[in-house]
Amino acid sequence: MTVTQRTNRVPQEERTRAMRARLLEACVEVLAERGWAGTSTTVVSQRAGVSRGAQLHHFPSKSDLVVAAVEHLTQARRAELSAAVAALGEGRSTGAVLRMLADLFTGPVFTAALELWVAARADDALREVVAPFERHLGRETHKLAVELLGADESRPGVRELVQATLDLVRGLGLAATLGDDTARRARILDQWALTLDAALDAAPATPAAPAPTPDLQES
Amino acid sequence: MTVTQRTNRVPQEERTRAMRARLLEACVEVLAERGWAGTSTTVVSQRAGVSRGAQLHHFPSKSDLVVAAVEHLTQARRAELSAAVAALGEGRSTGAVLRMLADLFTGPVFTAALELWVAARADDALREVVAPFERHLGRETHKLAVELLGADESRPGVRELVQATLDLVRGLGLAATLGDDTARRARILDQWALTLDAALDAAPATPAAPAPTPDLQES
DNA sequence: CCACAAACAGTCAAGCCTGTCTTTTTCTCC
DNA sequence: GGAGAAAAAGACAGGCTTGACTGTTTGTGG
Repeated sequence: MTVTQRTNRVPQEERTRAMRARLLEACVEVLAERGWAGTSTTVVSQRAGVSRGAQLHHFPSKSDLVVAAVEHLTQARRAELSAAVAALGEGRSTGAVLRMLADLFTGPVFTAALELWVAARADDALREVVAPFERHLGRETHKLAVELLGADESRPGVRELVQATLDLVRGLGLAATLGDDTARRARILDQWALTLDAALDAAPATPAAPAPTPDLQES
Repeated sequence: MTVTQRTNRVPQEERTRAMRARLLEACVEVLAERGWAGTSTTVVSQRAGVSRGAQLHHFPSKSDLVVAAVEHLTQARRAELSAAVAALGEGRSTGAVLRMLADLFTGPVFTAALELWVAARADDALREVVAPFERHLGRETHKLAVELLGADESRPGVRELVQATLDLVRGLGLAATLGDDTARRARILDQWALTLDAALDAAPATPAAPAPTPDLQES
């Protein structure tokens, strides 16, 4: 640890980390602003204020950059989620939790993730990278939602209702990308909160007759 | 009607229509298979079996092609919806309706629409075209869902529940693009069918206390 | 049958994107 | 301080995409 030099007080390992972070940050921003098709390496390097040469030094190919950006973005989403939970405090009404989730799924960070998500569908290599991260984060989010909503997953159907809630906010987030949905979304969430509350702590959602129609291919 | 010529039995107006249709069809297919970023005019013309010259004759710019494809795709979605409703027949259990909707929002036609949807977010011109069509189709789908579910929209909250259902299947459709969700989706839908039934025809979803938390910015 | 226009075919240039390469600067260790 | 490596900068080539442009075929009306 006895560092001899006094001219450079910043070890360049630190600077390297910072430059990589700037590039990843810029990549996410560009993704959110211009979409996947508009995210060229040139634009990202310009946005990051990094020369193209330096960029290609740290990320030899675009794939390397994107893969790292996926990881970075996942971390960002995790952090955002934690922050939002902390901001919730203790007044965790169902409505407040739902609004929090919906806010998360309407912000620029989700938007960037959405772009990657959709792009990954047609790109095998990208999908291999995105899918695992999304699975992990999805599980974490689910766990957190269960906790925040005070749901008892041992009851039949409760787990599915929480999943449905998360898929709903995903759908709402998607709908919000075209045009401003805020008012409509708020109404839907309010109603969903009522229904969810009733379904969660009232009856165990009619344990009898799990599948009324027998025409189902999947097991 | 007294057509004098006997050599050409197909008026080229018909052929023009057919060629345009082939191009639009190909555009939608490519959109679903390769995504927005992979949809180049060259690929579309090849896919349609149409020379690039002919393509540029019918659609002078890529924008012209895409705009027409949006319209075409909307029509296709409408047709698919009608067909699915017809296939449902009279046995319209809530579960069956939900499965039908989810199938629609998991198929290639929806996928193509999803690509356009997401691409439109970062492209002002495209958004201006996509948004109105989506609004119209959205309203039609909502109306149809209300009818199929036998929902009484005069009751408070019912409208929002139907909207939530559609947003939910949108979210499920999005989730299905990465990896195969079929089993999970089926479970979620089954549970939601139960909950929705209970919420729709049981109580009017607690008409008192519409918003338990007063900390709401939006009106 | 001819003239004219629409439909069709394909080439070409300009621009962008990616990734390789060379050169220059900066850091680090001896 | 100097040698060597890592980092940074930027030029360059190859490929792809778009749309303009020219030439060719086909259909239609006189």
